[in-house]
Amino acid sequence: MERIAEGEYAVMEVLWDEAPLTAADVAARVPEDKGWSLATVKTMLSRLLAKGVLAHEEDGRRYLYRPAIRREDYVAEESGRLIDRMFGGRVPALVAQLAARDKLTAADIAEIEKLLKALKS
Amino acid sequence: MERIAEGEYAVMEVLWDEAPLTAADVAARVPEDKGWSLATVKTMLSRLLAKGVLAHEEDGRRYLYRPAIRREDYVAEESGRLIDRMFGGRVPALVAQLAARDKLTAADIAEIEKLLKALKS
DNA sequence: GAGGCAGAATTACACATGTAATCGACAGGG
DNA sequence: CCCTGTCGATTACATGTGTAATTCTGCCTC
Repeated sequence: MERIAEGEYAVMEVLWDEAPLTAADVAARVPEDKGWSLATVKTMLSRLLAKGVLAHEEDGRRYLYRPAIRREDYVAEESGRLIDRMFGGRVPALVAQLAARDKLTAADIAEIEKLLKALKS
Repeated sequence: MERIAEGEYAVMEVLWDEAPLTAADVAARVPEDKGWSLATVKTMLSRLLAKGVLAHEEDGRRYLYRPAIRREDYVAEESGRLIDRMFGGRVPALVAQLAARDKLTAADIAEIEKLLKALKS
């Protein structure tokens, strides 16, 4: 699967949330703080199409865009990549790191424990 | 903290593992499968110096390179960034994703549970 | 002391990415 | 029917990255 750049990812997020959408609709839904012009969003859409991670159907003179890959798949690949690179593929090393940095709230811990318990049954 | 590109990261890994080293030493220790020439490694070292994530001291006519940032700090930042982007900052969402993808072995689960239990005391 | 080798510094170049502007086609309003 | 706004497509341009080659400079060897 092609890599998706960070900026492009924001566009994918929009379409994973709601699809199909026109370019203008996507632009309207991209987070404000990006401050992108419509032209910029269109460029991203083209590049994502070229990468094969978006598909489009014609709707008269416009395109309707929709994701061609599943969010879960992409997220799985990216997080796997990070875990491989930074933690030697060892998930517990990641968790230990998060713990050491106080990134885990009591609620997080409880939730994760519940998840793991469910896994074992 | 400056971003470190993926290729550059491999160089940092070498120096986090052992420092200080000369450029040639670093090149010799970079994973084979990168297939980088000495020149390439030197370019990366320069860029990492410019980014301020490496430091160097002179050793006669050569440089000895050493990390200027801690591995834990960088890894924490990068994993935090990924968790924010892909999981809305929610660690349990990441764990759930890993679980759903069968990325957790029984040993992993046991280890993580032990970690979490220790956290609560 | 001249030539070559070893280091760093400088330069190179293609592709990716962020961020658009511009172009060409066409549809709808007046 | 022509103008204008709207589309996608094409082009632009700076910066980052991968991947070096080339240059400059001094030390070592013969």
